[in-house]
Amino acid sequence: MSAELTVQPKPRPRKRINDPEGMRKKVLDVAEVAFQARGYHASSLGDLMAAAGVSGGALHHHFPTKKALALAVIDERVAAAVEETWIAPVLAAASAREGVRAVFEAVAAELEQQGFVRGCPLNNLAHELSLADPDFRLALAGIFAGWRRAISDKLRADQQAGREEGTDPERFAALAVAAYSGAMSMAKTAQDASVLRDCLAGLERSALSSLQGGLAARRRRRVLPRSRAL
Amino acid sequence: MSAELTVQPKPRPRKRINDPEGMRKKVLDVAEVAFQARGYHASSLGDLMAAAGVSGGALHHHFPTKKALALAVIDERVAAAVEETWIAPVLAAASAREGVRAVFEAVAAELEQQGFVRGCPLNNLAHELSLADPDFRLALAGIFAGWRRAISDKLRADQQAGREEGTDPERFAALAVAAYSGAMSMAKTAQDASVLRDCLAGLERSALSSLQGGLAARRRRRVLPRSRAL
DNA sequence: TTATAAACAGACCGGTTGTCCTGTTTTGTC
DNA sequence: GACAAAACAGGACAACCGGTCTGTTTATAA
Repeated sequence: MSAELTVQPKPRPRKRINDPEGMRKKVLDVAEVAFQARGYHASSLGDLMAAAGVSGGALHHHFPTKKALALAVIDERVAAAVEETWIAPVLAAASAREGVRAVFEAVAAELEQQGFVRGCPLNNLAHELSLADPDFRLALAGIFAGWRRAISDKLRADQQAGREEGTDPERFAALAVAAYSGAMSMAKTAQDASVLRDCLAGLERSALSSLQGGLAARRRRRVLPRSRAL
Repeated sequence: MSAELTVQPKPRPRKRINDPEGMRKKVLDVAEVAFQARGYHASSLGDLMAAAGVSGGALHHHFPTKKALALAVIDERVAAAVEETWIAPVLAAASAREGVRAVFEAVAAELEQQGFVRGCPLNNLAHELSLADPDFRLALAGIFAGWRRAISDKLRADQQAGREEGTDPERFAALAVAAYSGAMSMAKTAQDASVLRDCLAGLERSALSSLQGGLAARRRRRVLPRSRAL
């Protein structure tokens, strides 16, 4: 029963290690999840501090305001999620159409096995914050634009290879992004991912199939690395 | 300069008239606008009371909680907006495809002349509230379901008339609703309604045109009665 | 008229929110 | 080792939120 017990999990205010990058990452991790699951306004900084195990001073040091934190989540996490879930797979696909189809299927499969639909991170925040603040809106609009452009660029590349000559790249990209966003919106509200497959089928039977050999090469590639898209 | 001036706008606490229905409507009017423009969590009851010119007691008398108010907005206003903007025009159209096209064009035209995109009321609330509360989610999911069913029923009627035999009604409806929802999401974020026309064109060139005579009968009917769809 | 409930007014309260502020500790630099 | 800046801790605070409460006025029915 001496004065100091060193094995106690909590009463160990011995040393402290400054890890600014790690702490910043921890906060962003928690904020990313909370903003998507509960939304921006419904997530209090107190909740985030508790969930991340971070003091108010530390939080304020890295993110002076809640808005700054949200902007960081948008710029670093939401944009990365779109990149990882959509842009990279589309670029890696054999064609724009095939890429869109692969992402739809991958996300649908992921949601079905997961049994819970949290919705698209970008759309979730876009709806809540687009009209609330111009900075939010511009940041989110930029991600949408990059998303669409990746698809339209891919289709243009297809066209320069002699394929897809009858398709307008901008319109194709807009429809793909819109169909996905809207399908995720319905899937989230109904808590049922099947609407994603409905939309994909509706697209394939008409918009997405057209010339190509139907459902050729339906390799179920693993497009999503982890449980990221949600 | 006598004691009482009867023309003063405010100092007239003479009489009061109980108008429960009118007061309830006034609150719903304000709440509908505020929930769409700023969202549920960002709209305080104090704001709504001030905007509607209603006392706290009156508000609480008609809507015991904020949730009850939001539920009323969803059931009575959002559902009505979908009915007015989508369901009625589709039912009145010559065919499901024609109805979908007409609504897309009408909303796009309205947004362009209005110069500001507030987004789809249903999708706005769906994103913010679907995961927040089961009651919210169910109410919103029901509206989505009715929306889709109106379109699929219309297409089934077309099929019984010998048209559209190669189209799956459920998939067609899902794609139409998803494309519209997603397009409105992008239009709101970009504050630019042109994406609606992009999506419609993408659908028409492939999904929506198929057999029919292209852009036949492009009468620019006035589908939206007033500035409702936003 | 009178009683009875509905409709409304407005103050009040506990809890929460985001932010700021004052310290303390760690880290990098000369 | 001295020193300044960065990193972090934790409390304080004013504003605000949603809900409740009491009281008054109006409508309804007996």
